[in-house]
Parts: sequence; C-alpha cells; structure tokens
Amino acid sequence: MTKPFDKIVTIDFETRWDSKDYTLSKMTTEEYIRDTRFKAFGACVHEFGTDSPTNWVGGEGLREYFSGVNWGRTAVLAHNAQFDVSIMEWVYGARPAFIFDTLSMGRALRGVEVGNSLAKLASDFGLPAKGQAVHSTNGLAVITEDIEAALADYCAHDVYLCEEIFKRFSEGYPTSELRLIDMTLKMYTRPQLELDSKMLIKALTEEGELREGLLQRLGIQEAELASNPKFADVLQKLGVTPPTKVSKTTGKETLALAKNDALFQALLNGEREDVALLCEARLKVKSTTERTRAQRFLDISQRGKLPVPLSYYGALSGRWTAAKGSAINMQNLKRGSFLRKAIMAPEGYQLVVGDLSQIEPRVLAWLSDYHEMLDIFRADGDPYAAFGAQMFNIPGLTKVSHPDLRQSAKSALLGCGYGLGWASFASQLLVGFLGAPPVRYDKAFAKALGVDQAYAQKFIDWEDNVVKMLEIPHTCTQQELLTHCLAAKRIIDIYRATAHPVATFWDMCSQLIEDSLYGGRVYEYKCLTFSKERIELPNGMSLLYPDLKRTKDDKGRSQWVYGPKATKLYAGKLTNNVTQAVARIVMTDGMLRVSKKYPVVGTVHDEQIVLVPDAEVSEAKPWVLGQMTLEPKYLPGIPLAADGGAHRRYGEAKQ
DNA sequence: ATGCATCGCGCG
DNA sequence: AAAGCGCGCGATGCAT
Repeated sequence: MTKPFDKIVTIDFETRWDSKDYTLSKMTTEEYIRDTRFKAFGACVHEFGTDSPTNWVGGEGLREYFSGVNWGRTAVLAHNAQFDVSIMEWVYGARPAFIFDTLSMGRALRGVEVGNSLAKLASDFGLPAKGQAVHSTNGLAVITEDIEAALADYCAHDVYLCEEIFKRFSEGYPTSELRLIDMTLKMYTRPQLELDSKMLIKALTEEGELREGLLQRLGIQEAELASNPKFADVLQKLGVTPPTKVSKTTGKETLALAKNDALFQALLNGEREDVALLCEARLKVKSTTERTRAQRFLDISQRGKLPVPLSYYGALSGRWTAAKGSAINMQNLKRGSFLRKAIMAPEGYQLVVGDLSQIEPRVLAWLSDYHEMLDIFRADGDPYAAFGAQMFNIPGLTKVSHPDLRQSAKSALLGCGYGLGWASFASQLLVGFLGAPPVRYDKAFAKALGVDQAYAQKFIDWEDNVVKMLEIPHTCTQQELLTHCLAAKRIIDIYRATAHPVATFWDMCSQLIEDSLYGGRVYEYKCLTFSKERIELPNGMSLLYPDLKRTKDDKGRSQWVYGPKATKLYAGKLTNNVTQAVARIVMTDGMLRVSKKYPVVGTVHDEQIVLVPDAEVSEAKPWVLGQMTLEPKYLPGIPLAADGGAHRRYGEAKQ
C-alpha cells in the first residue's frame, strides 16, 4: 500500500484555559474547543524525521500557517491527537491525510492501567522531563511576549518528547493498527453524524412532564424517592419495613431498594397499591441516565455534528472503550431508545450497521476445536436455542417461539464458555423471583444438591462466597429453591460434559499461565504465541499481563494476579481474554476493508456503523456484510456470519 | 469540599 | 474453585 502522505508534521497546541470554569478537567474536549472562549495562543510544529527547526506559530499566524500546508498529503503526529487535530479541523479547517497519536499507541503497547501521559512516558523512557511553564497562563485571555516565549519553549519540548516516544513506539507497530488509530480519531475530529434535536427536546419534555405529574399526584419530593435512606423512611412511615440484603462485597447489611432487588420487586408488584405507586415513581425518578444523556446530546446538537468519542485500545483485549471525559458513551446506549434513534446520517446518506453474529462463541469453538459447535454454526443453526431447549426442557425451542428463554440461554451459554459456576448461574436465574426469607446454604443443602462429601467440603470452604450468592430472597420455598439450584447445576454439568473441548482449553490455559505467562516458556498454539507476561495475537499486537505473580487470597488459597491493581487471572478468564481479543481482530479486519470504500463512523465491539450514500445502500449492505465475514487466514475454517440493516437513523438500522 | 470505592445498570 | 468476561457512568456512602 502506498503511503497516503508525503510527510509527518508533529504538532502541539497551547490554548487559553481557566481553572475556574473553562478547563478540560471540567469540560469535554468537544465542549471546550467549540466554546466561544476558545483561543489558541499558538502551536509548535516540526516536520518529523528532518533537521528542520521546531517552529512556534503564534495565535495570529496559525490561520496562515494551516492554509499554507497541503494537508491532503500531510500526516499529523500528536500526543492525544484527538485534542490537537480537532482544533486543526474545527477551528482552522485543516484536514490532515493521516493521524498518528502516541497516546493511542501507548495504551496498546503498555496497557491501559499504567498511565500514558506525556509526562509519564518521558519519565519511563528516561527522556528530559516535561516542563511546567503552562501554569502561568491560567485565567489569561491574552499573554505577554515573555509568557509566549516561555510557552513556546515548553511546547517545543512537548513536540520533541512526542517525536522521541513515537520513534520508540512505531518500531514494528502494525500498519493495520495505525490505520485503526487514524480511523478512530477521525470519527471524532471529522464528525459526520447528526443529532435530531427536535426528537431529543420532545423526549426530554415528555419525560419531564410525566415525572412532574407523578410527583404532584403522590405529593412527594424527588429526593425522598431517589435517596435510599429517605425512601426507607417513607416506607417505614407507611408501616412497611424497608427490605434489606447483605452486601456481596462488604458483607454488611444494606437496603435492598435497587430495581432488581427481589424484595423491592415484591413491593413494586405487591398488593399495597400506595407502596407500589411509590416504587414505580422511584424507578422513574432514579432513571436519570437517559435524561442526562439526552441533555448532553441536545447540547452537542446545538454546537454541531456529533464527534464520536471512542478510545482506541481502551480495553485489555484491544476493544474500544468510551473516550474518558467525553461524558457520553456510544457503546452502551439502550437498545430501542430514542437516543439511538436521534443519531442520524446526514441528508442523502444512510447508516449501514453490520454486526458479526455470535462472534465470541464462534471464535471460542474454533480455538478449542469444538467441532460439534462449529458444525452447528456451519449449518446455520442456532446454538442458543438448542441450549435453551436443554435448559428449559422445551424441545424445539426457537428464537421465535421463546425469545426470552432463548435470550437467557444465550447469556448462559456465553457464560458457560468462560467457566460460569452453578451457584452464580442459579442466582442469575433467580433475579426477579419474589419475596420470602433468604435461604441459607449449608451442608445439608449441598448434599441435597447431590454433591459428594469432598465436593461439599469445597463449597463450605468458599462458604461466604456461595452464601452471598444464594442469599437472594425469594417467594419460593426452600424446596423450590433447591429444585432451582439443582436445575442450574444440571445445566452447568450438561454444558461441561458436552462442551468437553472447551473444558480442555481451560486446562491448557491453566498450564500456560504457569509455564508461559509466568515461567516464560514460549509456546505457540494456533494463531497465538504465549510467552512471559504476554500473548501475541495474529495482528502483531499482544495481550499484556505485566507483573504476573502467584499470591494468596484472604483464605490462603493460591491465585494468579497481574498489573497495578492485582487483577486476578485464571483459566476461564484467560479463555475470555483471548477469545475477545481474537474476535476484535476479526472485527477490525472487516472495518479496515470496509473503510477503503466507505467511512466507518462508529463501532460497538462486534458492530460497525458505515456511512453510505442513499443510492448505494442496497448494494453496500451485502457488500459490507461480505467484507466482515471473509475468512481470516489465521482462523482457517472458521464459520463466520454477519447480520445488519440500513436506515438514516442509527436506532432504526437493525431490526 | 473532594476523592475513592461500591453498587446498579446500560452495552457487547 | 474451572471463580463468566470486557467496559463507563451516575448515585451513593465513607474517608480525607
């Protein structure tokens, strides 16, 4: 592939800020740059890889500078390029051909938890420390020549640091991943999506009126509903004992007033109509996320198009996360919500949304040589429905006949692949069961579950853990609960017996944690190379497990932990990590192919959002799905499938 | 006041 | 112990 640029310009802006009310620590990048107060004091620029001097371009000279460069053939390099390139594009109309970003590269190469600020990177690489001069501009709208000179020095040093770090990072960095960084940043700096402000206003108004009316009818303040202790008081006054539960983490008693707490659900669906109404109102009042987000979307819509705030390599597995401080997360918008519907392609375009069907179970089946499962996928079967039929003893269960049960089976099957245990599974299924005293796990209960003495002793060893999971209150009797747990255990047992290759894969993972990730023995398995504290992936990137070591948990049992937060690692989790990481590469391969023809304007893990002119939509849709499912050479024989749709509105594209 | 941890819930 | 996993954010409670 020929390079889309002839030279790389490193850039760093210095801009006006005020720690009181105009600062990136209190505002999003989008808000800050689009604010009327925005002002660039200047920028340092340097042509990367040349002896040319680093030039400070003062604020008044910036417009002339940017119009004097052929950005169509020029790439830009910055640390946190989202900021600098947004200024270039939004303020000066300069559209660089390609974007390099040392912050993005740092996350991928060093991990997300270590910190990848320019100061930290300089220190870790033994480079001259980042300067401090910028503090003197706090609150200033104009700067003196002296300050400007100091700023220019400081800025030039940042440019130097960025280049030095880039030299170190770019050694061997896959071109495909550089293209993904460029793609991700352009989703933000070159926004295409529009927000339907009328729809957002309407939804906000209607919701507000509904809420106000409800509060008035009940004669209650919002705070009395929203706060846990205050709501408990309200219940007490009505002669209702506020329900409690034992916290899973602290072990302390706490109010069980969350939406999915069984006892809260009992009140919500109970016979006391006054109490039920209050509970309903509480849910309405507490669902603030949707309101806050709608308001944020509305605010953005009044400033311009929607910069999609995604963070390349935000997750261990290489998945994208929401960009920190962006205040909105495009990856967890409620399905079917008006927020999704308010996101639109510009006039004359549609959004082709394609997703990789069941990509994780497909990759797991391929990695573990689970041929029976691969054959189900090859025959275009529905493994979730098949598992659901086993789970619920409903032969012939389908997505159409039992959509909810199939959804439950889907979640169970995915969990099972990563080591989901029966107790946890049982408690998952119990969510929603109503009222009744907590059931205690004891020896007799274990025996009733049909586990032998040694197995029962193991459960008792993790008693606190299991007790908490089973201490979910129910309306069902002890006997019903027992039956329920037996059913849960039966399903888990069925899975582990039938998905034997997956269990064998767990075995191998356990061994590799010990021998390779810890012991350093290099081991190649299919498209993965296990070695000391890392697993190399088929795209040249790696899963990182820095400082992996064996520790003891609070019960004195041996366990593996890694990283600054002592994150636990064990077979089921490693299975998840490699599966998710490989699935992400299948996904990005498709994105890279699609992006050669159409702009990819967003991604949500197994889904890509592609901008297509109206006239090309019917052709583009199958083409996109086809590009997503080309067999990767590192996964020979894997059956892939993709599904998708097209609409001007994001929320209407997939049916 | 401010930071930090936990919970609950949204997505995959 | 074969323990589902990967995220971010708002509300809340507790410590500083």
